[in-house]
Amino acid sequence: MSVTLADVARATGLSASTVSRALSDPDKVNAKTRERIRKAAREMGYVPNPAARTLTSGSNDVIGLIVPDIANPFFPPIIKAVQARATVKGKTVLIADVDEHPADEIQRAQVMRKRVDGLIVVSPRTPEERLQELMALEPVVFVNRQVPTAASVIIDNADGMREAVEHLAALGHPKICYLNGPRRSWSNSQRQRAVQQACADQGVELVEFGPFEPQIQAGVRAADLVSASKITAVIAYDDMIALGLMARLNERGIRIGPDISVIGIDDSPMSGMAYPTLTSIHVPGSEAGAAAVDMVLELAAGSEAATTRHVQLETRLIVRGSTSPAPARAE
Amino acid sequence: MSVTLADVARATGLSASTVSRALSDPDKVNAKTRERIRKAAREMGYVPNPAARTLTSGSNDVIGLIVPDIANPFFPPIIKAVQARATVKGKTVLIADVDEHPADEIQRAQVMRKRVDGLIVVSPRTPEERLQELMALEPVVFVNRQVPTAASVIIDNADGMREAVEHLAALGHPKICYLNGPRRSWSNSQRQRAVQQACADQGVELVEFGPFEPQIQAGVRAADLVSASKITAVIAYDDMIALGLMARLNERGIRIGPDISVIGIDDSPMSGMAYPTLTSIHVPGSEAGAAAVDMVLELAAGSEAATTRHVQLETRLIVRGSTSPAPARAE
DNA sequence: CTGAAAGCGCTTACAG
DNA sequence: CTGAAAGCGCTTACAG
Repeated sequence: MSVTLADVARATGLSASTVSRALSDPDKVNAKTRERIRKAAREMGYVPNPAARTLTSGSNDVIGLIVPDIANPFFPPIIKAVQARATVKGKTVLIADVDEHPADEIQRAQVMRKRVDGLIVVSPRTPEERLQELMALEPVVFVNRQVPTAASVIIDNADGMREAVEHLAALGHPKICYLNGPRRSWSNSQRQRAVQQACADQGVELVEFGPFEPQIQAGVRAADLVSASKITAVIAYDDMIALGLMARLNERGIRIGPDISVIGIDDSPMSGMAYPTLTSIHVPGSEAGAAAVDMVLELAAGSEAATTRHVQLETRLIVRGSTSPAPARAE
Repeated sequence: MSVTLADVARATGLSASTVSRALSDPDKVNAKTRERIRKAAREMGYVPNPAARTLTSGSNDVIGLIVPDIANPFFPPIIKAVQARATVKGKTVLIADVDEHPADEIQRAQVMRKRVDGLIVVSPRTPEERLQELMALEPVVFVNRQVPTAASVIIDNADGMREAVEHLAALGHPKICYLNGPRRSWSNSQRQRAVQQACADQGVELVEFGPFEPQIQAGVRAADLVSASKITAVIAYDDMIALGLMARLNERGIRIGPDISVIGIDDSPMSGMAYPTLTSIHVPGSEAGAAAVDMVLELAAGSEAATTRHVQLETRLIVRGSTSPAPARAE
């Protein structure tokens, strides 16, 4: 039905071998012949059959991407970056959304494996003891989870946290509240450690609440705990929690900014659109996605060096309207 | 490197043909032989090579899905439903996010074409005059856009709109404001027509503002227009606009519910979490995704009947906290 | 019910 | 620089 290499060969009076080379390995063909072939191919609307290519070359030109939940605003920037970077590299992306089911992660990865040249697994929920099954599907790059024996792109929250605590301290807040994320989350343990360290360094008192799920509703719950405890500054595990917190405080007539400062994490699109706009720690999802693509392609190309490489990306504070000087002490 | 059909044939002392049949066309093989083969295949860890399969059978077992923007909350439910339904049918999904660039829609579709058995294009932004280029890549199913000469799954806003207007009328609102979505949006023209019809039928006065982009920020802008005109009930083009509207009205001390009723469209996850919770018209994204998968697979299987079939799905009102009886007349 | 053979559309050593 | 040939791993008429 569609135009094949043989058709182009026939049309140009050359062999299929030459046509193939002219298209995929141009240097091996005489310049004039090459142009003649390319012109004919273009005119005939020739499009290589990827299945045939895969069968002979062993490469799919496809990257597999596994994410826990595309509906969570943390992932779209990563997904978009992976697609953009892959396109630049001439690759297509096969995405799987595993709906937060850890077990599906492994299963979907296995099904994908033969269709892709490598796998990128973002924020894997797979428990430690089964991570081996994912790694067996090499090449695999993990994003947002440190796996010592595998390639990974991780996001270091320390800098952003330090900036957030410094910012609040500079505004005169003597005490900061951190709202913890999910109990078993690798991200939360990292963020928690970072805020503890930063507070210790700055001599700021720290109180913690939680764990909370990364959802608006959880932030709503947190709001009542926070307002009951006369805290003037809060750092939430993520923007979802921060937004829920703000909505509820607003409703209760507590002014975000003047009465209480709030900082989120993720710098999601919502944060610039909330009332007031939300000060948030920017997490470089796009950079992480692009870096992961580069790594997985290197691995697929056989680079030994990349096998256990760990790319570390940094976070930074974006100051917006939800943080203000501490209210005058009412004590 | 990995186990092939030939390996299994050798191990069982049968021919590759028989092994192939036992695995993909079981009825054609003696039950005993079949079980022996399947057992061996399982034990040897045989996984069919999809590229080889595609090359001989002509089918990819992959469906292509093109969406304007995965970060817009309207799309994830559709994407998830497509993936779920495809998985049930033994298919994989190749997703492309075209970042709202109409031109990319066609280009990405063309690149995908040879890797997939059919295409699902959601809310296509491609202008009318170039739609033909997409249709040429058949089988193609359009979701959320009516294309008379192609298969499509469309969402009929009439019922939901009628329910929304009835609801507001029953609450005593004599006049309703509709906030229009993007000027060239097919969805908006449909929604606009539906609200006009419903208001005419109910004898409710209608005023319109807009167009607005489907973004929180646009809702914020709309809020000031609305509050300047003493309107007591608003239906917004989508939840994003409704949420922005609510945030701004809240900020200005206008109480959502008691002072002004607000209805969104999409019933996105945010709507149940806003303050107050947002009454919204539920749009059956999941059903649309599943229906699209079924249609595209029918088309790929050669069904003539499905070629210009139009599946129509209905919307309905979900009443939450943002709608209340009209405030006592202050005139 | 089973097997031998051809073929899907490419790529890639191997000759020349 | 170009071509003939083999082969990638399957499926599928065609015989038997």
